[in-house]
Amino acid sequence: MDTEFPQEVRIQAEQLRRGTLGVVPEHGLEEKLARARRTGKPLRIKLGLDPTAPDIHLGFAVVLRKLRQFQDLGHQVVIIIGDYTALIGDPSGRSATRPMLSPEAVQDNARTYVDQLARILDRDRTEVRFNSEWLGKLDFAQVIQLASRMTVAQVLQREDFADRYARHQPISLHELLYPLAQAYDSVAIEADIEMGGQDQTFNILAGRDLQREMGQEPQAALFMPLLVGLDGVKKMSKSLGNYVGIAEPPDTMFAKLMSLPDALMRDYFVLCTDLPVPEIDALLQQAGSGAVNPRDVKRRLAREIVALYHSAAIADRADAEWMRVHSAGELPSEMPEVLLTTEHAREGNVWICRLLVVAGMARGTGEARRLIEQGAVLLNGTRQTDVNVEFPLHALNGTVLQVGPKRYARLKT
RNA sequence: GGGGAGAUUCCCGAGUGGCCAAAGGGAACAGACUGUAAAUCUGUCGCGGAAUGCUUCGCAGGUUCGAAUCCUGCUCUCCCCA
Repeated sequence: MDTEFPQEVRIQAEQLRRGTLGVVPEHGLEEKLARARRTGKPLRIKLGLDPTAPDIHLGFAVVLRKLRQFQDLGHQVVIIIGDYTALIGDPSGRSATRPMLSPEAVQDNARTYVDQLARILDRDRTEVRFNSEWLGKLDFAQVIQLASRMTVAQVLQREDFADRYARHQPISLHELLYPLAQAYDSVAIEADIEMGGQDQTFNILAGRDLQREMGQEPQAALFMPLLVGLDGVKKMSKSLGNYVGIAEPPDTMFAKLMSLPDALMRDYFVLCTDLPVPEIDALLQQAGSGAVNPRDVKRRLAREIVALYHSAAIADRADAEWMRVHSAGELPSEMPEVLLTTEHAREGNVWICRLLVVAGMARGTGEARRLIEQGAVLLNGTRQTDVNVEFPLHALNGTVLQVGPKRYARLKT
């Protein structure tokens, strides 16, 4: 079967398959690559973006990195900013209706997106389109025409709709149009391959159907797994707070990655680094057998990732800093400064609970009080146990406030 | 259009006149342990310079010494029938 395709194509397809969940149809990748090679026409790889949350994190980078691979093979990436579909709000992966966005917010987010995309993609091989360009031109009759090509039963097959329906949660009628709109995007840009997370399965397959209906060669679908977030349970997302942003400072990235559950190391290695798979498996094997401290394998992982978005030298520095702080128990070399003024003092003294609130370590003095009672608060390394202590304002200058295992601040007066 | 069910603190979910700032679980936070992983144990988890204090149980009124719980109207959701 494989021998139908030239060796070069088979090798490329093999590389592109790394980390993917699968391709529809099975040999779609090979077919498209072979055709591009034959005709000399680069493939058009589609990725649709929902301009709601413009922060790119490692989970999203998984898909972008895959696109970059295509670009490095000479293909064209078409990013679709779903400014029009954002009026609907993609129901994918949601258990609740999404709020609609204002046009201004969509524009803002789109701009931010494009800037960040440049960190991973090759600008020369990236085309950015807004789907209002074609969706906005459809009139009601055309929408009806399109909608007639899909049945309610098909749409309700979608896991998130089915789930919400089963749980008696509301589904607005307009949400049902979302897959149709996204499918039409594929027709509009004549996509050869559409990339997406597994939560996009239905939408992407709908694109194939619609393309076929409209006389185009159906796109192949390439599915990427959703990267599990730092909590080890849910998909990485900004709103869940379990993410690592690709633009975050190296020390933050490193520390976040070190808190990753062991079980996720392989996924992160495969999806977020360029390390060859056999090498990854060798590392994990060593960690598993006890030959190497798993912590050090995780450090390797963190270094690889930080190096991708910063540099190898910066990654090494972040590693050293992390070891210094977490292994040797020393203070971080940099910590946020908190300025205390007479405003925070009473008769020249600062109440310790007030201090925590000013430093942003507690939401209110009630919470501060609890943290102290639980022994979480250290001032210059000394555990504070008295909820009522006050310190003279000037005496606090230069002291280090630590709350819990990872929050530090240097006080200034 | 008709009939029925429901809206509780971040989430799920108990609570049907006082013992309710509201059970239980999850998440989160903190402590112990550790490789700042996982697992486990413990504690906290509306606000609060803490008080027999204040503000919460979809929204607005009302009954009552007293309401998350009863009544009226409103908003929203789900189910069944058409």
